[in-house]
Amino acid sequence: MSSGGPLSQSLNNRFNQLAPLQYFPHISPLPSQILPHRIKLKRSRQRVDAGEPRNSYQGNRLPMLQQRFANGFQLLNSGETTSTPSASSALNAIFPWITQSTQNTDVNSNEGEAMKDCDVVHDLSQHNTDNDDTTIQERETSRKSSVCEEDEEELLDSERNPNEMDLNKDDKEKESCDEGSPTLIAGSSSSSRRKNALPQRQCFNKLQEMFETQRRFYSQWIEQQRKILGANEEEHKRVQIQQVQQQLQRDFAKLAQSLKQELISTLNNSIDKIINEFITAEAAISAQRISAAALEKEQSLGRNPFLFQPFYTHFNGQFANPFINSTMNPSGIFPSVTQSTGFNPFISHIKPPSPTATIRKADDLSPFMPRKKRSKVTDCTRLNKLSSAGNREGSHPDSARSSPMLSSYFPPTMVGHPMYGQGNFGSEERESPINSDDASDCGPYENSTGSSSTLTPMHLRKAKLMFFYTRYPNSALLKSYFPDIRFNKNNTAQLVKWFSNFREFFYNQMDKYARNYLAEGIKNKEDIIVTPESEIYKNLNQHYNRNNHIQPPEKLTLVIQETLREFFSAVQSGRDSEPSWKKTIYKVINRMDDTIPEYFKDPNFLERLEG
DNA sequence: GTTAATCCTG
DNA sequence: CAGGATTAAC
Repeated sequence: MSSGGPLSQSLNNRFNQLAPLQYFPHISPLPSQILPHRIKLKRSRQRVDAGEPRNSYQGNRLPMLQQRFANGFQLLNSGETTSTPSASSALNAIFPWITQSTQNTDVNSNEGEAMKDCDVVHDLSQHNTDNDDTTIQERETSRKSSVCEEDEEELLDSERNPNEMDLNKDDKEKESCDEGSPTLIAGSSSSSRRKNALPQRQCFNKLQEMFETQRRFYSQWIEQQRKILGANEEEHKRVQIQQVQQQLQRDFAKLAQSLKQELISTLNNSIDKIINEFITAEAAISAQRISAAALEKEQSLGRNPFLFQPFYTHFNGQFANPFINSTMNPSGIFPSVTQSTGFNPFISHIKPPSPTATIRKADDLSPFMPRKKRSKVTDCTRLNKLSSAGNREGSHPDSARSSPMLSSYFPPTMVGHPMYGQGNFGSEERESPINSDDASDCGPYENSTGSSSTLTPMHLRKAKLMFFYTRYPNSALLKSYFPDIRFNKNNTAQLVKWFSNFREFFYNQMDKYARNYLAEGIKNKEDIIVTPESEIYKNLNQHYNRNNHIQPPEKLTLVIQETLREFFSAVQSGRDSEPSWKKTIYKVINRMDDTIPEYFKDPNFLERLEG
């Protein structure tokens, strides 16, 4: 699927709620694995991933991101900013006589003449609002007198959007005042303008109310005039009206001009603001990356620029009460880091620096998204091919960065970042002779760049700890969290395999415990409550966090609990006899991935795991 | 045929 | 945990 067209379309689409629907019209909201044609009964063994798009956790990135940016634009549209054409059309809608009069002033004297009769009313109303106090009754009679003229208009209105009706009513009211004048031109032209006006009209409700009030006063006043003046005075009245109408044209032209300028300047300010924010964010990212790189370099020289607090000092061999946990300051290896990002998923995905993290969060919120093109986990080259030309970050080919509008705003710092294979995407598959797999795998010794391609037991421990946060990391995320590893096909596959094994163990435990709960007579899955004191929790902690290197994330209890409940209800309802019954569970758990704290990336984190 | 993820086995 | 087998999406 190509992301360019629909995505850019959605960016321009004010009604972006529709974007996901039109974007993936073929996707049903249900998980794909329940579709009959995907269930294969050939084998008796449990097929969990069969029929599932591989790397499905990677496939859900775009739509949410798309929504994210689309929402941003929705905010703009619903907010103070608006595009210039829309602004003028809105102005046309609300003040049809303004643009009309300004346009007609120099162009067509006949049409301008026609309009004069119509438009003068507003000027008159403006000049008489203070002394005019006509009763409502009189206004009603004014309306009744023009009912016959409205009939034709009424027919047209019935076909229009009902939201326009009140506006049309205003126009009719205005036209009704214009007894016997050639309203045909004004009526038809204003009608066409009103059709363009709908989207932006609400911005001007208040102004509209003001002018409606004025028009009402005017209609009252005109009725008075009619009563007072005889038919032979009409000529005199017309002259008077023309004079005032010229004043009106000037006034409203000014008003229109100032309103337009106001709208345009607001739009400009908003755009500047957004771009400035983006630039600021990117500058922060760049600074962060540079400092991280400096840190890494420093580290390779054997110096440690930071002082780190003891490891997981809050842990005393027992798990704390979850409620205490929730109020406790995050205790990690690098407290300063953890406080900002570690245990606060909101902060960590507010800031844009980690695209993988951000996109992952987006993914978490979008349960069943369409599958994208299969991407090779172990090979950045293929990803790079799939991504749009020039986007070398490569890990999210379908991300919003493919959008023509947004791509230019993403950081050039991403290009050639170490986490993406040190920037040599195209060459990784061929493996340069110096960095070939065979050469690198001969020994765990670092090359001149300070990175090795060998995954050590420390890396395994770290990966296990990462599993507490995310069960379904994609390869790009994994690579980003092992910056000291120079990845190739083999070690990437190994790392991915690790997580596959982690999941296997995890789900096996869940299956086992869920059946135990059922055997113990538990009836409702809601009765399954997991706390850090739970046996299953301790069991898993023993497996993945043997020496209690970190305090497990609070969310882990929820993940375990939810997985247990899913397995429980599946077994309870006998679904476990169905083929591929675990896949639905995997889908659920897939969505519960969390962001991994940034301090996992720090080289010192790995050192601390040795103890 | 290639690839990714799981299942199975040791 | 790793290797091989299996399956299904490309």
